[in-house]
Amino acid sequence: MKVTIKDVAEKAGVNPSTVSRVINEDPKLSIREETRQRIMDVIRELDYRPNGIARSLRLKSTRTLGMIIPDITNPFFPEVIKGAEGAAAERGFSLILCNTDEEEEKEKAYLELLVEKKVDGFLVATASSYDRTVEFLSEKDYPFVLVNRRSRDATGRYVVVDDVEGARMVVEHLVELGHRRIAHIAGLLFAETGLNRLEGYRAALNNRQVDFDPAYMTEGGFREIDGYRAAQRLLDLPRRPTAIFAANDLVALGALTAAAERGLRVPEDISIVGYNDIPIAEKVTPPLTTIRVPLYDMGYLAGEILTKIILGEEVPEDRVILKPELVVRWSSGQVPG
Amino acid sequence: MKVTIKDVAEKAGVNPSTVSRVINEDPKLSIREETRQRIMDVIRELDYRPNGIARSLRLKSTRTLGMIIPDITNPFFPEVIKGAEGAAAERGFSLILCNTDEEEEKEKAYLELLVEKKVDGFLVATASSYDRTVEFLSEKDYPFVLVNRRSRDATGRYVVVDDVEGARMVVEHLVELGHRRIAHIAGLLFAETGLNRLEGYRAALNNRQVDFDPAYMTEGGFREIDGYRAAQRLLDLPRRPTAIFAANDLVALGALTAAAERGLRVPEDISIVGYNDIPIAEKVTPPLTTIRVPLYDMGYLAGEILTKIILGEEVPEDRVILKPELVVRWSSGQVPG
DNA sequence: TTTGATTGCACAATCGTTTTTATATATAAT
DNA sequence: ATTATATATAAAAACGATTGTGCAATCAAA
Repeated sequence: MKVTIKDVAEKAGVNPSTVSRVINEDPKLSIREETRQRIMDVIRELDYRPNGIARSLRLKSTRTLGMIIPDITNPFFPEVIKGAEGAAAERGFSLILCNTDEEEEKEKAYLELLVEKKVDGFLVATASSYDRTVEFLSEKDYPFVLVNRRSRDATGRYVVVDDVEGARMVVEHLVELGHRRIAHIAGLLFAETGLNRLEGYRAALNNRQVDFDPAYMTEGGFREIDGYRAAQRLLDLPRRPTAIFAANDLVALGALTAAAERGLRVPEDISIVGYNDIPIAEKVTPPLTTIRVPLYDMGYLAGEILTKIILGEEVPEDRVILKPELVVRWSSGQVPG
Repeated sequence: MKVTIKDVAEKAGVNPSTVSRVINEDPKLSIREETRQRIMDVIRELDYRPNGIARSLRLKSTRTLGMIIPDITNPFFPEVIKGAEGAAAERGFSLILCNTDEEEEKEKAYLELLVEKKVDGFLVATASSYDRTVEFLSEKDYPFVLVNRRSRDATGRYVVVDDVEGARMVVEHLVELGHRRIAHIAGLLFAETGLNRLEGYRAALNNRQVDFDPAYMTEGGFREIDGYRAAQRLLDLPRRPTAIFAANDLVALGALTAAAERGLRVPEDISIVGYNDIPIAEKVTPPLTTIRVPLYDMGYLAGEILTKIILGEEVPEDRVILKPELVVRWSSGQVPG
């Protein structure tokens, strides 16, 4: 017994088109105040709500954004999502969220789904899948913006944080504390973020005239276990590093565990720093020195840019590089001895 | 230049209806294999994808579920969401997620939105809003299932965990360790979970012949700051409790901070236990003794029930009460002295 | 009183599907 | 050869909105 615009029209004794114009406040509609009231009353009386599907079909616009993220349980993303949602909501858009679990296949499937569902634009926060997604979207000319990553050729729109700058900051902080033997547990080096942090690490060493020692550089991954394993190797080196810069906080946590297993105190015996400032970073013992990235802002800006594009508004900046911030806590200290 | 079913039909030299039937594998369609192939070829050639909106309009079904949650940054929810998404995906449904930030107004707005978007059913994981949501949904006869809560009158479908049992378990665990002065930082008492945990707490005391002391019972909330404030009051009591049962892990974290500020060691000076076993619980120092609830399962079951209802399948159990599990870590210890 | 403009609303086409009903051809049965 | 039955496809009517255009009625100006 769904009530349609026709029912309203009938009961109000007008034509459906008139009801539609009243609802949408068509500026070029001239209508008697009395009729308008009558229509509004009937709408309330019947508790009429327009059918968004029919509306979308006619308007060729769903006022919906599709957002693709790798893993909703990674504490990095919820804040980003909130930001995107906030920006979307401000312009009357809603968000449909797709979790790929880092599986390329799922990503592809979701992409198809979103296309079928006719979302007006895409927010892409996954980085793993060899740019197939980006390729697909540009090819079809669907509006999209990349979140926390760029495309391989750096075309298109994106909102990222300046990872080389962040890495540089935290590593220079270590140098200032007197460290010279600073190791780096790199993330995946085919991910842009991994590469950039490595670059920032090398830049910092270079800036401060500290020699780069390949033995102190180890490729890991972005998970806790990756940090644990890599730290084990590092800590068993004959000339042990006095500080470790981990690719992210999770990796730093793994390193913390490895250090604890060897009876090393942090930061007295060794400093360990992370990246991202996920909520857990300040909870752990010792609280992690890390780099805070503006997660909410990143999501918000991406959402803002995308909705503006869709609405045909001017977008002055569609390639945004956000500045990270150094957060000094307890896990970084003077060089021992 | 979107390609429609009409374009395909034209190019294949058939009627759109035939194309439609081929796509949907209409069983009562008899078609020459040759024609069918021709159509399929054209579909591939034009890279035709059906318009889901038009399809939904016609079919009166969007194959979409709306899920309302209070706070996506609360680590409790992502896992639940994943479960729901998994169940939905298995039956070809997708999920649109709505974050209310615990604001009743936002919840109402999202509800309207989801109705306009014609989702086929609702997953409701918010508890705060005086049942207006549930009322609305039942009144309009929209299919829905409650997640981690029940309606006031316990009608309708739901998937919850046995919170009184969980609370009982963890409190009895404390009693077994010798504690008698066990405080409880309750959650919001107009939320069912808050109420139930309080009930479990009292049941445990009662079972073990420990007197209930109103001074040890304090209403807080579900956030970390609530736990911090409540713990401050509790710890400044003349006869300090030897153990605190917090409404959830976040609250326990706040309590941990308050204890640390007073120089109290956990668990040597005071035991603190949480609820939910969110990922951070095992990372914090000391790792929290807590109650593990099957988050993924909760979401999955809710999603399964809802989609089955929608598809008209039999649902043997639409009121599920899941069993929690005690996880003993380091934050609970022998009573001091 | 006629003309012209403006107001107030209705008509009908359209969006891209699905689905019921109808029609035309081929095959089989009589 | 004729009728009955299957087979293969087409035509047309929804689904529930929006919107350009058109037609009266009202009002102002001449």
